[in-house]
Amino acid sequence: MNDSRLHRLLRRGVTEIIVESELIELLETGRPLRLKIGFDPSAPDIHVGHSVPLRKLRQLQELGHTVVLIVGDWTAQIGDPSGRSRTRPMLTREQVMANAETYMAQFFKIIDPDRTETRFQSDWFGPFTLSDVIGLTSRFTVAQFLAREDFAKRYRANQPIAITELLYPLLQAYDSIAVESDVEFGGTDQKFNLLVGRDLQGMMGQRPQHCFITPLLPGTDGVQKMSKSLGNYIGIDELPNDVYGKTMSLPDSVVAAYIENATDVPDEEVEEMKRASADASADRMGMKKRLARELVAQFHGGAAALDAERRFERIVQGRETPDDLPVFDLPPNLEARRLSDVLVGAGMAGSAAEAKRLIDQGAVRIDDAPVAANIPASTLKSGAVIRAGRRRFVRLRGGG
RNA sequence: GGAGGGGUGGGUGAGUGGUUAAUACCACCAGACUGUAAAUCUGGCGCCCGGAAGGGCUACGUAGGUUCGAAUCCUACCCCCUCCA
Repeated sequence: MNDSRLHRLLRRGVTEIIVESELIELLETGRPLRLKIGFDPSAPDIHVGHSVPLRKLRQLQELGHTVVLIVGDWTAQIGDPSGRSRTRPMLTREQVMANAETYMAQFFKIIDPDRTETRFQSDWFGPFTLSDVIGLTSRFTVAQFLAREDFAKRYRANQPIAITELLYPLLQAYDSIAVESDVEFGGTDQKFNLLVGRDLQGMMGQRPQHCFITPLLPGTDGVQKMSKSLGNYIGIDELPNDVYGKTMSLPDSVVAAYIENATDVPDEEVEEMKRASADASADRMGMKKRLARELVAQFHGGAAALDAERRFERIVQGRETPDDLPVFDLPPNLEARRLSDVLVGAGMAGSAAEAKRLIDQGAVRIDDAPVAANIPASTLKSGAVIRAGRRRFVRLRGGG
């Protein structure tokens, strides 16, 4: 492997590698490595934030290494301690399988299934006994676990830490034993867990895994990390127009980080864009459009990316009416109804009060003409286009 | 086992008898602006009736009670947290 390729592989989209020098040596031996990554089957959607480590896995697969995907059907019951969530209800076998299927359909959009081994935690935790649990827990101390920033913070703030949460890193660590992991992948919030796996392997006579730690991307709010529960994510399974649009709604300040960590835009261009993003006169919108295209292309192909861009330029920038409008059939006895009723019926407003608010705020247009009042529905004509705000459209049909 | 603190709108979190559909912030929606769904500024942000003015209903863990009137007081219950053991 040449130096620039190695550099790209181990630096871009990477926060830290423990231990980097040893991992490089290992890579140079040419031995196929077992690359571990886990997922929690209670939250089966993959977003652009997850794609950062997955893209690294893909790059390593291309060098002949094997991905070991762990389905965390036991840890899912505990809940990820790095989140706010607590112990969760036990998932049934059927739920786990259904979620795993959903997850893998997305996972294999990035990862090569032919170089992937999928393992379920229940394979080894199913037969676990209490003495196995005690044996595992006896290897660590409370103080060691309280060193984890997340736990330490909550402990200081007098916030609860469930005992099962302390078990989470242990189970994850034991997974590394079970699959004989060489390298484990995770975001910066996973550092502690990855290290416990490394330690445990050493204690149990395995070669300690290396930890491949990737950055967490901010979500579409530009502040908090991308996550499904915060609703600030761009899912890799979303429709092209949504991926494009959500990307365009990113604050300009995070665009460079996305391009660096979640796309294959060449390094030189990335450096240039980083410089430009500090410059108010630079073409920031152009940068963001580039990012949006790159993301759509990754998940839906280049043609879809161009389509999404054209649509965005027409509908959002040009404020044109899209041609693929949903159709709404006007209900009978329009004489008794008003525009607000139609907005609710067409799903453009959640309640009559909201519909009236939209009208009052000047957000509603009929055939591009602003509507000043909650006019009677009998004045609405079949074929007319109602627009509410920037993104809600409907074409009327029937009635009269 | 003992002591104390707390449960408010999507989230955080004010509010201790009427002026509170409930401060503030976040999120969200809309408008303006920018040929970005960014940033910024402005407004909105429970539901129903009404063209509007306005009116009504529901809501502060649950169930009762006191009162002309309760998120605010009382009783019981449920749930959560901290500390001591």
